[in-house]
Amino acid sequence: MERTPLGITPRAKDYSQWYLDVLQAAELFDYSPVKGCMVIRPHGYAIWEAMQRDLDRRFKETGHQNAYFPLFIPQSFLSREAEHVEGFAKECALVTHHRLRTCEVDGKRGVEPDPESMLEEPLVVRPTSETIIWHMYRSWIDSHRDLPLLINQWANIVRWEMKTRPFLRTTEFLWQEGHTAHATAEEAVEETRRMLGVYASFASDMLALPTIPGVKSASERFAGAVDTYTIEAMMQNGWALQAGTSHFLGQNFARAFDVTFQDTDGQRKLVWATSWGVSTRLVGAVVMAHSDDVGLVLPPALAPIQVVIVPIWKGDDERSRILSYAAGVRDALAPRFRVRLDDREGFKPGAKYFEWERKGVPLRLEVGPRDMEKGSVFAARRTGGPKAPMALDGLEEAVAGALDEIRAGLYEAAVRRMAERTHRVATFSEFVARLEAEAGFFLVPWHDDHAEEAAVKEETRATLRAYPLEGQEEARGRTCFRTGRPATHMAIFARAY
RNA sequence: CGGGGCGUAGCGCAGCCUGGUAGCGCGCCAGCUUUGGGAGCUGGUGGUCGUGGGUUCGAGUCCCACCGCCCCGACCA
Repeated sequence: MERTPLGITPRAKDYSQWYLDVLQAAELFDYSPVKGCMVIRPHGYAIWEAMQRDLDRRFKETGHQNAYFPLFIPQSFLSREAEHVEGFAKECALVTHHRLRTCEVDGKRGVEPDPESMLEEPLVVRPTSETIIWHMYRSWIDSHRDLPLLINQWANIVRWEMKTRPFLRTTEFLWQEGHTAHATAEEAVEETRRMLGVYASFASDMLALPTIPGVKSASERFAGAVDTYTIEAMMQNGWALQAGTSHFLGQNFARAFDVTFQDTDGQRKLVWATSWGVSTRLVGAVVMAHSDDVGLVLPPALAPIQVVIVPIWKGDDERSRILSYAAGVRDALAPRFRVRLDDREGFKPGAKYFEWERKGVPLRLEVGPRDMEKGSVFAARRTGGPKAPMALDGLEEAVAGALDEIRAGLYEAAVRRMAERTHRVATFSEFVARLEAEAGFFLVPWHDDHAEEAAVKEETRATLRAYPLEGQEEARGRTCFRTGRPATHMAIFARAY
């Protein structure tokens, strides 16, 4: 495999390998001894923490509280909601014993489950928490005064996937799941859409990632939901990636777990539900959306290190003067930015540049004798463009401005890419002809039909990503790009992660 | 689970055909010299050659079995 000297396969050569190389080169993750699982390394976890901080603030601002529900769910809970079982049964991990005992394995000391410790009822490792949460909601909700109930939890979950990819799809992953209960359907739908909006603005502000909000077709819908909303993002290779989902659950879980409230009219009624989540998949999304052949590129808001200062000196005397000057620069920026002074010895400046570029630091300030004389620093952006001096006087504002521009540049590039690679086609043959060479979103008039949707997937490996919330009126009077029947929706089809 | 590939130092690999002292590059450690785009020299550290069995005076190399990983097809945020 051809690689750059950094050990990163170029995107054009092999996009999947490029992605894996960038993750490793930036030290975001490492392989785990358990197939399908991953270790999130400090530099990767810091990105997730930045996402958590910002999302958590947005959840609190919209009235939600955090709580924590158990990792283990009684097996019987999963069977309570018919669609839900159907959707998750095939990918659940089970705990069946609570004790090991020592034994002989090939003459060596080993361990095995103690048959005496078999659980009466196996425990499911949560693939999502609707069932255990709605079990609890039954006892917490009695009156309309208990509603709405707006709870979020940060947790890990396990879904036994066949094909995994670091961050984008792993057996265990980290996420947040919001679970809300409401007195009316209208209010629940409003909540579902509000949280989709929170995700969309989060993606735009923090990830510099434009997304298309939409509704999933029946076959892509969350198991147990009435409606599943999504924000779909586009990666650099034109593939779609679901960046967040929000579900209107109707009364399905309230019915399954018998959760009712007494309304103002004295009647007992089933409550209405939503759930919504984003996961560590977003770390992968950001990497795939913005990085390049040199390595990681991060929007400044997510960067564990936003500004790195690289000192340059000749000789011991100059070294100490430069280092103290550079420390001053660091101290001036530290209150407002995540800044690092790279004062390691034994590395030439160029080696440091490459390292921090690989790790996605948005802004590098080079500090050498010439800069010190002029009372400035020499600034280089990870996203390219000419290097330029920044005066110490007003440095904080200059850095803030540069970081804002970097975010804006990333966002604009992603918007442009999505616009250029969203194709409007009217016929299936045109779709097939262009899918391979012009991978992207294909916006088409579509007659909603489960079997036809499955057939398209089978024939083209492209899936129906969403019915975009915007622009549905375009479908009126048009015919389905595949069957020629009257179109019911405008749909986006794409290859997807 | 079907098809293909691969297991030798932290990483990338050679050695296997044709059995005979386990090697190379990078990294890592120490010292000296270096520092405006990947530093140089010197010295050093690091291995149950995936596991188990067999053949042999002798196995990384040959034979058998097993295990694991990666890629491609059956699930999904």
